[in-house]
Amino acid sequence: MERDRKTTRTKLMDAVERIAIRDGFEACGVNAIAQEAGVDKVLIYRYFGGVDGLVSSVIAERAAWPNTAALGDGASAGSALASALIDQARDIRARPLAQHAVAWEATGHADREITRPISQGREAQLTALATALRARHLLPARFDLEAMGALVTAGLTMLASRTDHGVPFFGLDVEHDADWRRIEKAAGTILRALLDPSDA
Amino acid sequence: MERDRKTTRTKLMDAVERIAIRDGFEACGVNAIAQEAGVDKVLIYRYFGGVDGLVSSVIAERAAWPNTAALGDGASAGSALASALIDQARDIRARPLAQHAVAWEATGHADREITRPISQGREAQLTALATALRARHLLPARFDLEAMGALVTAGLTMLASRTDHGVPFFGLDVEHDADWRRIEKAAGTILRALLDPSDA
DNA sequence: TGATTATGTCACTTGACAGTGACTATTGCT
DNA sequence: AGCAATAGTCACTGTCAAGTGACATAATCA
Repeated sequence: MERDRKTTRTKLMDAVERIAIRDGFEACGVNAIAQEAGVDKVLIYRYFGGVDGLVSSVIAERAAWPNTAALGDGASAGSALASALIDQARDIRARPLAQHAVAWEATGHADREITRPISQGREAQLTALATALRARHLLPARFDLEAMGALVTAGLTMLASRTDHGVPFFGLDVEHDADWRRIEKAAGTILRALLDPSDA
Repeated sequence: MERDRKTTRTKLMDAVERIAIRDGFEACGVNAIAQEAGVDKVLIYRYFGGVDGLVSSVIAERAAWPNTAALGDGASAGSALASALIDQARDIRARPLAQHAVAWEATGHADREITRPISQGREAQLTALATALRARHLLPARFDLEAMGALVTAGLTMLASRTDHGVPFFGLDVEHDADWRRIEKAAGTILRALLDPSDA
């Protein structure tokens, strides 16, 4: 048995990840984590100051909001924004840990401090997107980018975080790629229809 | 102190409601509920068979998915669907308990049996809406009603359940009526733009 | 080699928790 | 009044939880 702080830290973070994916972040207690990691719980206190610190690290390092570059340039405003938002959602959908983190943040029962990488990352990413979009494209008058972006992003992320959920939403089971593609397509249609000059 | 089964049942359900609103449904344990209700915990077992039964009753009777009649007739397909979906979301937004229930269902960590009134109500309502819409209106070809409806509904409900959440979403704080109205408007714009013949 | 520090183990306290059995008091009916 | 069913109280068990102090073992460096 190797004695290495780094290895132990990783074991603990891996354990949190597994538990969070399996049972949710609410289920991450000291004892459960220690057992899952095969490590003494006192090390959680020593290396992370407690469960909060550990979970915090896991979220910050492994479940932060996707940072998918920026706007795809060249295309129209609608398709640029669409592809950016879809990329984010696709990234969340692909990472179970991120799904759980997003859902957890959404409940509002998580410690704000701990889920900050989620909410703050989301805000940073979206406002950056908005700025870039406004810099490169002339948006239609009376188009409420924030409201529209919030609605589409909320829809996409809520649905993305329902992967492996087992309960359908309007008959769609986002677990299936085919159904998810329909959602992506709907988002694209919406943004292009409202953002791109229809009389082009 | 009055001895009445009905009164006690109500006290218990009220207690669950208060705890769920304050700390979430995950925080509803026998002891917490009994203390909050000012009632002995054994009565939870007697009258509801346990916490699950109690919480189940609360969700079924007080937090089910909104059953807001049906399509407003007369108007166009887009505005009919929009007003129906917005009514649902508005109803959720107005009832803190429903917000928490919806968010809880979305995490996927709740017992499926218990949150069934949410998911099943949602499915029933949405499919009824779809049927009614298709019966009364001719939808545009290649318009994916399910995907579009799922996306908009998911967005609306996720945002609606963020009331009293304290963390903004794309800069919008849905707690403020003004911001919420922008969301509603965005949903309406989307559905009308894609569902109503633009060349009318 | 010996001393120091880092790493990991163990045992324990304290409290919260779910659940149950035995009891008392009240109500309602005859 | 007397009896049975209902409503509510109390005390208790065993389990799991967080957190801590004392100890043992390995690595590092003088």
